[in-house]
Amino acid sequence: MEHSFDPHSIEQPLYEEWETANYFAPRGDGPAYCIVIPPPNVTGSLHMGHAFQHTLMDALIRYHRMKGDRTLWQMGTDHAGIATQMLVERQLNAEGKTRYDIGREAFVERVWQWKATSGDNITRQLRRMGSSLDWSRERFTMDEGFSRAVLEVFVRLYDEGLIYRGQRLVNWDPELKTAISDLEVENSEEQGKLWHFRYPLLDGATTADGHDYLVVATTRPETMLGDTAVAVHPDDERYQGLIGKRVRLPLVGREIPVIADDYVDPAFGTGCVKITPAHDFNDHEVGTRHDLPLVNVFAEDATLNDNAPEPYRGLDRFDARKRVVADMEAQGLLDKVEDHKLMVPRGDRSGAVIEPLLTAQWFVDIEPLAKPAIAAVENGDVEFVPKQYENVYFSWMRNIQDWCISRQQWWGHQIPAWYDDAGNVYVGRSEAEVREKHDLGESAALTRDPDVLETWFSSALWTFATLGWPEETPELELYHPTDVLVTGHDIIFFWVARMIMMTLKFTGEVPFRKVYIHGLVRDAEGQKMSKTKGNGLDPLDLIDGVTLDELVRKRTENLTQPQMAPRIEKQTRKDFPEGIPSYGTDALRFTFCALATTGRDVRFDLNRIEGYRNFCNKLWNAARFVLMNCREAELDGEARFTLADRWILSRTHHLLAVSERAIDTYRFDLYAAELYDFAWHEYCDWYLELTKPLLWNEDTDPALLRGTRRTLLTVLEALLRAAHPVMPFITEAVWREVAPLLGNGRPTIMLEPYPKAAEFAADREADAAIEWLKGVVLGVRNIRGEAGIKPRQTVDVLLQGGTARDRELAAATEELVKRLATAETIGWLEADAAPPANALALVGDLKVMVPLAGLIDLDAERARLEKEIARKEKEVQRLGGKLANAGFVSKAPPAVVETERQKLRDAESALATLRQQLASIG
RNA sequence: GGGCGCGUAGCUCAGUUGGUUAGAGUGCUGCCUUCACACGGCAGAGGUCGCUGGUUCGAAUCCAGCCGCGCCCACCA
Repeated sequence: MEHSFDPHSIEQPLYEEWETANYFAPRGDGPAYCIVIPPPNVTGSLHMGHAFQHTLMDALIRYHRMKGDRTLWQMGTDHAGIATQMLVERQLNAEGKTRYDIGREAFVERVWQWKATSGDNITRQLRRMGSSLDWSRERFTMDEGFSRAVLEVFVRLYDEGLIYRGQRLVNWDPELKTAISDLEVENSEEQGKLWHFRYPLLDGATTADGHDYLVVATTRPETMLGDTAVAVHPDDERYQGLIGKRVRLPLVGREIPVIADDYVDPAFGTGCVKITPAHDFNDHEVGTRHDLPLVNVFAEDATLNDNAPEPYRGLDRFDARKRVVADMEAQGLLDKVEDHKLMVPRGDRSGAVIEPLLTAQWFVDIEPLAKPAIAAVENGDVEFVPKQYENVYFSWMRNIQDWCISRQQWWGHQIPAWYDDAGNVYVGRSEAEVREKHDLGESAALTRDPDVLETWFSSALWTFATLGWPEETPELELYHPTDVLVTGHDIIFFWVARMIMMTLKFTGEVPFRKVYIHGLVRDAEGQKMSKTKGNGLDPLDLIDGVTLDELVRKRTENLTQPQMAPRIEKQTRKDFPEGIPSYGTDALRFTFCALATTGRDVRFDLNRIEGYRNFCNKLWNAARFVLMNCREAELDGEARFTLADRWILSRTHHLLAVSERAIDTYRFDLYAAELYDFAWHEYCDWYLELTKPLLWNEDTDPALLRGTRRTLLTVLEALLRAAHPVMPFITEAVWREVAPLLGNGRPTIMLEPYPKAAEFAADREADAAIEWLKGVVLGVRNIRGEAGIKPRQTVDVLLQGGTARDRELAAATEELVKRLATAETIGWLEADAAPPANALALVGDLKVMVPLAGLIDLDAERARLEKEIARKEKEVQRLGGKLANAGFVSKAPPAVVETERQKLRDAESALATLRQQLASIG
């Protein structure tokens, strides 16, 4: 083995070997265990969120595979309608063309080509993460079978009346020229203005304060061209006389009524609201209640259409706004302008300001689907981890709105609806089916609906359609419902809720029994990672390393806001002056596990991954030590085990019990911490050190040597298996060296059983003995460290006092203590003997002394003792106070009180000894 | 406006059902290039657990209020 761990030399060959050998496929006849991958965008690339998510999923998958479950990690990718279409359109634009120039068919063909050339990017990257996905079963949301499932679902829902087409006010993205769903609208607070306009009253009417006009306030002046009423609150005294009167809409000239509606808040602005039913969701409702006409003044791209007066036609909405304000002002109708903060709706993909627009769209009547989906979580068929996300789910589901599923896009599943010349709509699995079902002759002209379904409509079918639905496949029978969905809280509504609804509807089963919600990955400052901010990290750069210049290049190229580049470059050079070193996949995965605390966002800190890279190296070197001490050795034959052997076996029992519980409860952080602590601070720091005196002593009993060597190997081998789910590569590489020495010739750790705590004996006696030994060793080391005794300078140790048990343990561990404390001799003093001048440590009642003999600086020793005495005094004081409290003694459980009493006695005794010691050295 | 989460060592985070001296990693200080590992070893310093009050024999932990930060939902022009 190499001197230090080099992830590059092992990772890719091992992965290729696993994949070629088909180890990722389900096997055996154990209980089924299945996770479906949240399908990444087929043309996307791996980001930190993926890397995090896949680490957790792969850990679960590998763990269950090792436990003998028939384990399937279902692979697949998503066509990501809008995102992918935008990308390809941008490429076209770069060539000076638009999608309309080349037409629908050619455009879709081009997207398929793009998928063919770049679709393996993400899958290649997933392999680099070590993800043990079953590639042989890979699916795509637009593959033939999946598309059939989508079609089937649409047709069945339509036939049941749960999908309908309607003319509705929807969220319209004027840049992408498509409808989007409520969820795809992001509201952000922005600084705007509130314009106050005067609308002249007709028929000589006047307001209570004598004006011949009403003042309305608006944040969207341009929409006034579509106003069809002015509303006031029915109880508003100021306007009682005006309800039912009319005003003349300026610039347009239309006469519109003054109406009364509860919607108006009399305390806001003037208490008068202009009503534009075609361009505002609230106004639309008001309009419906009052039977107002709808005047739509916007075209699809949000320029003004012919319903607007001539001067405004063709203007962009923001230009129209300026023009309207200017014209109003010119006519003396601009009352005033105020600064005003408002929530601006923007499309989550385009960033364009969303326009409520009246169009014909397809909707899912969602409430009938939502009800059983709510019940499934209420009754525990689906459980969220952490639990509080269930409230998020419930609150959305209980107020759910009909779902707009049609998109005016080309890349996606085209809606299976056809129209005849009369505008009648026919829905079916194909044009032929439609013709047959509705008895339409060959000659009847049918036109297919040009729209596609939004991506989440198809991904909602993910768990069951990937397993073969609508066919009744064996996979569906075996693996569905899947066991757990691992995903981020940002897509609970988009995806999780819709999967639960659709899956219950079409399979009668929940899609998964558990939903593990992980946090979002943020940068070290807690900022969301984004291309725009230039603060993103590429998981592959953490694995392989990247130079500073390369990192700057990646962060600043193809920016949507190129003006940000200098700032991003500056920050990057500051944050990563040396670029990023290569940490390897195992270190990255270990970091994600260690940071995966429940439901909390992850701040990705380079210091953490560096620490875990070091951990990998530690493990690697521990293995080197074990191998070089066991390889040539005879292991068969009688074996005897030392206290140290029994202790590390006992600690292994503890490790396995704790880590298994941690994984089973999705506490990946505790799992990682337990592995780390055991491997480094128990196995390496103590056990390996404890074996050295035996291994390197030619006189050691061969049976003891065999016991030690077997224990070294057995524990290491179990540790490797225990750690394999989180760090697959290094454990595999090392395991292949270690396992053969134990007579295990099988090819891969991946398919070995996960180690069980029961296979290692808990041993309280050995635990106590080694704890005692640690106490003595640490006592001497503390003296040495504080006194500045050089590491290679040996000391003599004298023991005094203590119990018979102390004597036994001292005898049993003498050689070990000598080595670990760098002691030349260990001797005993009778209880009444006067010790030489010494530095003192206490282990219970046992005095551990290092004779000064010119070694130790008296001042340093005095300082050390004073520190220790101060500490004990504080303890005595605290415990004394506690026990002097009558309430504590009478009300606390007797066992607790007794423990505290014992602690006080110990502390007092130690304090006395230490004080005496201080006095003795003057 | 409603809901949720967070605030513990310089930094990133653990801390089960209230009960040893509140822990880890990283960073920091001192010593050590000893035969697994300097991506290392040994020793050490470092915290009023956001604030205030309450419950309790006992609170980082439970309750209330407040302060600060973040997120989600919501139709106020």
